[in-house]
Amino acid sequence: MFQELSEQEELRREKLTELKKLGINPYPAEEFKINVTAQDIKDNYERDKLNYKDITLAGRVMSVRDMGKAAFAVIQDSTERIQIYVRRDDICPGEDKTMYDIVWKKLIDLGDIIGIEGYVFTTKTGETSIHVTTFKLLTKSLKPLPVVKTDADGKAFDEVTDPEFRYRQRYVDLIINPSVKKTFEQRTKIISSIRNFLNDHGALEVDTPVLQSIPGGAAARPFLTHHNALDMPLYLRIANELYLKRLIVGGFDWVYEFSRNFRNEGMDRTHNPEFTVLEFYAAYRDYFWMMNTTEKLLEKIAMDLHGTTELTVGDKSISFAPPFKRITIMDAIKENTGIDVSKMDEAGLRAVCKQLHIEIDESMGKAKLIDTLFGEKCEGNYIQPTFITDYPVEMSPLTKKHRTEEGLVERFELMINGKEIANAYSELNDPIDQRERFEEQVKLMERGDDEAMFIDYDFLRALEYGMPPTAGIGFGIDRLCMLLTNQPSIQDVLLFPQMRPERKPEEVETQP
RNA sequence: GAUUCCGUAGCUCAGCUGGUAGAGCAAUACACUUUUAAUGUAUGGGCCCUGGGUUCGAAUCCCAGCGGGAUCACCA
Repeated sequence: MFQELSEQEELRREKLTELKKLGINPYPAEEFKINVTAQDIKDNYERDKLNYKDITLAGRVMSVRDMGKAAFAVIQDSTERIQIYVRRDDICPGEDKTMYDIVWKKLIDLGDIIGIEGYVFTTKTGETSIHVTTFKLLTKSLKPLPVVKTDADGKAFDEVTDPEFRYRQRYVDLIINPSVKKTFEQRTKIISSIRNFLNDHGALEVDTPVLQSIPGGAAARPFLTHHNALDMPLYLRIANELYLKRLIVGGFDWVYEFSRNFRNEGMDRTHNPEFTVLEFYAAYRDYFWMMNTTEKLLEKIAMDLHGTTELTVGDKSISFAPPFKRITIMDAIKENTGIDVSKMDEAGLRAVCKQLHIEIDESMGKAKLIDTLFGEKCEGNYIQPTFITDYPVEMSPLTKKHRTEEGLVERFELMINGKEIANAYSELNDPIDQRERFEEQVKLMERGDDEAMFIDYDFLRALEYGMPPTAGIGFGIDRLCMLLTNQPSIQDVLLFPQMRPERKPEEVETQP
């Protein structure tokens, strides 16, 4: 393989050779036992100085300040950055100064990973540091790391902000931008918090198929693939809803899954082709119970993550303290436009949309018009967590009809910061009604609605055996993470967001 | 998919109405045994995203690609 090397890359390869000549393996195999982390030292040293006499620690060299016969460097382990102090006469007590003069000063570069032994002390400028007695190269780095310097106030210089660089080489982004790492640690914390909540309440985590022959449970364009042995098309799932409901039929009372879903649609600040949704379904519950449960869950996540329910997102303050506002979609439209559309037919709704300068087209039915009206004029106004309830039946083909309101269903969407975070309903468990709803979807499809759903006959068969009354919900985990970690783009809460390849596929080397 | 902005050294960026490339950091060499955006002196480093075109001459102007961001459309 031909690789064009920069001057600095050539040089590091030469250093590799020099190290080997000195009998130093730049990629040693043996375990390097650490007994402390940088975070631990920073948190506890001042209070408990005695415990930091014989420490071993490993990390990446992030900066070096060479002072001749001594040097300060900063190394970064998985937890933090800490300053180390390397003095020639301590590293090399005898006559042979090779380890300091050659190995440390000439052959160790920024980005190399080293293991150190030493003791903790405080410098005369007051910085907690490690006085190194011996060090060992653990991994030689062959590519120069972008250098970001930070001053005493935490102000960063030459910070790497280029999104393309950061997303394509996330490993570098994680090394040089500590806040990025923190965001992903928070993401994991959010997911554990949810998992703990559900497990503590007796829910069962399950796995259902990602490869499906009928992409059901949502209205979206799927990815298509092919199974060779079966010689049949398969779709990557757009949702797992219908499988989780089959499990409720099977006798589980509360199941959940963090479902990686795939939709073959546009990408932008809030959409990635693969994304994560938490869905859960609880038997013998309804959507009111689900609203109460959602409030408790979000309160817990906020507390676990930030220790408070009062969050700042962008320039807004958002409170996750229950109860959240609850309002029907019709009242929400009335609240935001002053127009009562609850009794209107399709023609009336069309007139209202025109009056409010909302773009509509002929394929839109009554429900779609209401949805559009809400999306255009209301959605963005609900900054504080708000349950929007009782949607028109036509746009909710898997939802139980409202217990009292004709033409509506028992559904809610949770809006936070003007965006939909969760979608939930009392699940439709009447198999005859469900069959009719699917058939309605087919008619919509024929009318030109390309988002209409496929019919899943096996799912209908399951419902015919009897599914208890059930409440279900889907949370957009990526968007929830954006909200709770205050990130404006979905790419900043996905470790490896989808990107076009850097090179054309035919230029990428393939395995023989 | 549409519109728009961007692509120059390892990184962050200058580079004028066209005259063949610059800074800071990083690197290399030397000095310096408690510095902290360490400092001082010297040195090297470029397919200026790619391909066409205009021109005596293109990083610069024009066209077409490729990649990215933002806005819009679709969607969660």
